[in-house]
Amino acid sequence: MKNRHTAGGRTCRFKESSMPEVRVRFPPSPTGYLHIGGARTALLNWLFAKKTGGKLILRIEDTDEERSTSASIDGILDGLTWLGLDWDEGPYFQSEFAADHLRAAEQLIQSGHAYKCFCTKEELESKRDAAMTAKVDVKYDGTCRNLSSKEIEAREKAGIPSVIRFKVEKKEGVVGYDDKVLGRIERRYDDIEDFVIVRSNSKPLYLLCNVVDDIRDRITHVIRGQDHMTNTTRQVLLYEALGAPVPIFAHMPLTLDLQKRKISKRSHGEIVAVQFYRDRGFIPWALCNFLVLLGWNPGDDREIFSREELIEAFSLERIGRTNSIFNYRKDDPKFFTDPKAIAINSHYLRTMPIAEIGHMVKKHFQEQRLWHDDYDTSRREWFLATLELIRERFHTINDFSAGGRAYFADDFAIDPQSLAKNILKHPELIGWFPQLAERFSALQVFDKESAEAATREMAEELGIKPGILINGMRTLLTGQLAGPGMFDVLAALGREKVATRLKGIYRLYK
RNA sequence: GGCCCCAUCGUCUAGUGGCCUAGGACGUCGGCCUCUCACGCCGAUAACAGGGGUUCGAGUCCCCUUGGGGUCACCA
Repeated sequence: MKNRHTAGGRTCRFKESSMPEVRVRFPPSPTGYLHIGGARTALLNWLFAKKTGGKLILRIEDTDEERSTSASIDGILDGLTWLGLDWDEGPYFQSEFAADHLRAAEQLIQSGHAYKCFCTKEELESKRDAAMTAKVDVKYDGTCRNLSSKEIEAREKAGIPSVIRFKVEKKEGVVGYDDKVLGRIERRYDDIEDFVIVRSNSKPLYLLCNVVDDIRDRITHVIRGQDHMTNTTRQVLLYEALGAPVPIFAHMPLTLDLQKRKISKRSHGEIVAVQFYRDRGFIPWALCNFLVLLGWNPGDDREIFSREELIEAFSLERIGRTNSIFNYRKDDPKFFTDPKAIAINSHYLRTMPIAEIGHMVKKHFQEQRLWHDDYDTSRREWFLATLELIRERFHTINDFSAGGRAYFADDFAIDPQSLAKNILKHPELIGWFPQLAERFSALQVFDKESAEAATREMAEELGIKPGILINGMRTLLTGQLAGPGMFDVLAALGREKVATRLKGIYRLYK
């Protein structure tokens, strides 16, 4: 670990005490959905803002018009909102500040930090291809770097289009910055080519826009992925040429797939979109909790954090340096996403206050047309008690309408394995269950204890193991092979429903 | 190929020279519990990429090799 904790260097020009308010930003480009990598970036920025009492600015980098539709912007906003990551300013739209970007480019030309370049795209591409195949460094050769004003004028008169390039000083030495997670990062001036900052159609490029916007938004800390590292050295040059203070950078490690490829919707599908997790019944905070653990840890053994705990524990210095792997196997029959993500979600599912679970289930049930308004009023107690009863073996909110369907509706499916094992193997049940229903009906009160007593009594009279009756009921009444203690289930279902279903046993043999 | 970054169990990770015969979590496999399954609890499995240094002592510092990743656009 080198220089990791050194505060020196040009990136730190403020004393702690006079440190201005922390301002961080999340600048997604509109892609129609929030990528989990983006969500993780947003989360760390959000945490840092909360931790320091600073501000999080949301800025949509929409300078690529093609993909900047309002729907694709909403996709990003929806994802952030669902995760509970709120922002203090914005969303700002980069496209609205084109004048700022161009003014900055003009300023750079005036100050001799940039120049017009008339090389054509085709020329450059062929040079680049040649360099690539020759396996030598691919850099702009500086053809237009020292054009005289006369030469420039002549070309402009001739109508030759030009781009604006940043003029990297030809000198020995390095540009560098002190990265909060990586330590001192340096790159030789000589290794940096004169990069384009404005296109020939006068549209400014990301490298410039990003810096100009960050200066205007008074961003103090840039927390982003390591894939931006080569941008950073060039951007430091831009800050300096523009006479602006350089923010503090923190480059977080990337998240890759099992083959160590970048995860993308193109190659991995919906699994990379935050929306997928919402649709699959994830608890928003559980996803955040999982995501933050990819490349960060508190330094002790804790892994589950409330919001407040995470904010308290968070620090840039504890962000790791190694890329992590999103442990997901396509078509895994057991885990539809990273097993740890599911484990964390399950943990929240069984430990959160039941009323909060109830709230999420309500939303889900409304979508599934399983909701009844009296679950909020007269049957609220029953509703929550039932959720409490069944949540322990569930992994997502969606499980309440799938495996838990029998508690809330009659159109539940019977698990074939369960059917074979607990029902078809014991054809006598076709006679026994209606009889058991009668016994239940005759009970003074129908509750866990009385139902158990009646069941065991009958089993004893028949000379069979109680399990035959119990497991048969589990299949018939819940459709499941496994579940909560059966007498709790009976109580939750209620006498009528139990009796009706027991009498309908014959249907399973057809 | 140039430049930059990285390297501990299958996965997420702890580890800042002696507390490491390397800890935790997820997963996996056993066991207890039990009407089933789960939870819970108990136990097991499994890692310092390789080679040189430095040091009394190295997972921890240095160098090399290997491996992986990022990036090299008039995308963001």
